[in-house]
Amino acid sequence: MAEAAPRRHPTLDEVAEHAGVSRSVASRALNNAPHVSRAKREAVERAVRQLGYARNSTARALATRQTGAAALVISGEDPSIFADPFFARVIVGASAALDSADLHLMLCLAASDRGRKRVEELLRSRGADGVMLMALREDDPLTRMADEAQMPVVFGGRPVGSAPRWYVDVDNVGGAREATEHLVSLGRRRVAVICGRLDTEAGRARYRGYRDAMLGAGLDPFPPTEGDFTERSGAAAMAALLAEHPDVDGVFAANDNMAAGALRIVRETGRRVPADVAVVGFDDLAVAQVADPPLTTVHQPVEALGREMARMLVALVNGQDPTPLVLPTRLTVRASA
Amino acid sequence: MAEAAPRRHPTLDEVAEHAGVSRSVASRALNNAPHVSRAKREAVERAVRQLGYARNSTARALATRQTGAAALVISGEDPSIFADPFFARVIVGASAALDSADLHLMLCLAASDRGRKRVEELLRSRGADGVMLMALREDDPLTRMADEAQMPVVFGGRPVGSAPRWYVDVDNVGGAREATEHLVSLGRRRVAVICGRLDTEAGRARYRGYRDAMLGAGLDPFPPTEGDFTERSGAAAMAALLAEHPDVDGVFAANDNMAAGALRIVRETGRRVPADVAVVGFDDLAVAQVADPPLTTVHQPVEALGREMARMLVALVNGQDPTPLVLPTRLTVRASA
DNA sequence: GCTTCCAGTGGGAGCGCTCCCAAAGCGCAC
DNA sequence: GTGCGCTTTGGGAGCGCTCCCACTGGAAGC
Repeated sequence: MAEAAPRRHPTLDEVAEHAGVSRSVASRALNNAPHVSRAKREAVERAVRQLGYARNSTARALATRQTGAAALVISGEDPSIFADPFFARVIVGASAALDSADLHLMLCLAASDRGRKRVEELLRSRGADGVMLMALREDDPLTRMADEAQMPVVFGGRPVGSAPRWYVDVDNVGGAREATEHLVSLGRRRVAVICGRLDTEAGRARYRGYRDAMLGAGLDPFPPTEGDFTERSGAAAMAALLAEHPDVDGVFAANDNMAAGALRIVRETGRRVPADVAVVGFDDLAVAQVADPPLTTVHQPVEALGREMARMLVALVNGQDPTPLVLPTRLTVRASA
Repeated sequence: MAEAAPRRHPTLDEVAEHAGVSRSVASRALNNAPHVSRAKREAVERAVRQLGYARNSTARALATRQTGAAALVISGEDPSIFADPFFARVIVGASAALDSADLHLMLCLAASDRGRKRVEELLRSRGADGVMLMALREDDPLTRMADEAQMPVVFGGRPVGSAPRWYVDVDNVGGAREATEHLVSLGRRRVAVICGRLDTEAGRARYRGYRDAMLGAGLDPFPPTEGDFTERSGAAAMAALLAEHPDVDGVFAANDNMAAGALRIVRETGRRVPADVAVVGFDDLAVAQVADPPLTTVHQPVEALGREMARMLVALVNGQDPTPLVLPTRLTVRASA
């Protein structure tokens, strides 16, 4: 009865011997496969308990050619990109979906040459059953690696200038358009834009959405003022904007972090939000609610993004052929606009 | 010359044959091991290139009994705990350290029974070479799993009521004491506290630090008002506090999220920060700088925490016996106190 | 009575790598 | 010429699992 902690891990052979059955039967019993009599099944279960057996996942992986793991690769020039709580939410969603498919999550921050090299090694050496790829920039070396990867690849957000076979994205254009239209509907006429990085598809798509809405309303779109999705860059962009166009009365920022930075600058220059300048963000992360005033923003289903990526990957691993997905966004109106 | 994409992955045997050497020599050449002549080494390299060979990491893992991966397990009752940007920073640090040891990172969000079961399975089936464990609560089932794990375990923060053999922690008591002393030095006398969860060691230690400082200054410590480290819970705690003690003139919150919530309530009840109520947080994450007013807070070296955990784990995997580590904290004074 | 079928069983051949060890090759001192 | 010690080489035995396949025996069908 006592589950003695074994010095060395018992193998399936030892379990089989202890239970008085063959290795095949023991294996089948362990995997809940058919063709095992009730008696032997119970004998195996008993032996497992008594020996404290736990199957060696590596050996199993070698025999089945399945690692039981999926990788989430987040690209970027430096690791701080990952500090964006956006990714944490994606991971929560992905993790849940992988859990129910019994896959482990490997997280790869491909933010240095070394990191990218290790991702490549992982892909080539089949250290995972599939990959989810995020935050690719223009000419990202990971794009090539993905092409050559001998395993399923799902993109989170589309890479710049190419439509991969499998991806999950959010409706960036539609969200940005709706945000801008909201500002216009509030009577704002000099609506500026703080873009995200224009070497990412999300950055470009959100600018397109803004531009479409402005043109649609018969207004002049501002040229892009580019930030890098950080609070600091949003503040800098807002400062530059106000210096050149002191009469701006509305701003669409391509994410909440930058919107928060913009808010700070608007306040610091003595203007009121939303009375003097109305601000809309994008993401609807925690910062939007904490901001002062709380941020009107485009809600995107971040956890669902992660979940759907993982689901799509699981489908691929199981030999299915899922179709790409674009998740809807939704304007959430708070005090800032 | 052409690196034809192989339908089936070539094996080391095929590489060896193609290079006209034995499998052993090919293996040695690939691993940069000695006892390989220059000529054969080059022949192997050529064959690798021509066949587009990539070693199968699973087979290697089976033979070497090393998976090449380390797991980071984050415990919690529900997955949203992971949304705290704190963990993202830990991961950035850990990931960098693991990268230089050529270990992959497996991320496990053990927030459900299913998740915990899978962690247990991972530990027992040797799906990783070692584990880092974080955010354990009192009587956390993961504590037992860690005891029984047949692999190195490093704790991030100490678990409640026990000192594991290997851990990395931050000086929670010292930081909280310094924060409280700062409030006292500003002339505040009715300094309340918004605790973190008291079933975590960090929550308890920070309350102890607060208490020590109050008693040391000859002041009456408040009893704990408990939050759960979220903005919302900080707001609720602050509201409760002000209802019962309208004359509070200082608050130490056990993390920045809760401090931000407190700030919001203080503002909403028409009080000024810091004039009427001074507020100090703990963590020094991004939210501290974005808060209005910017938060005086206890800075803790979050990325270093992750990095040192990973380093300690690498040392353990390599058969060394590192010593536990407590990282220093430092008060960062901004506008809120 | 015979064949037919199928659940149940165990042997054996992998999966693709590492690493031990015996053997071969070779220079050099005696 | 012999012996010693070194590097280099390749064969083979694992690592611990899955899965194919051949075999058994009892129930069902004729």
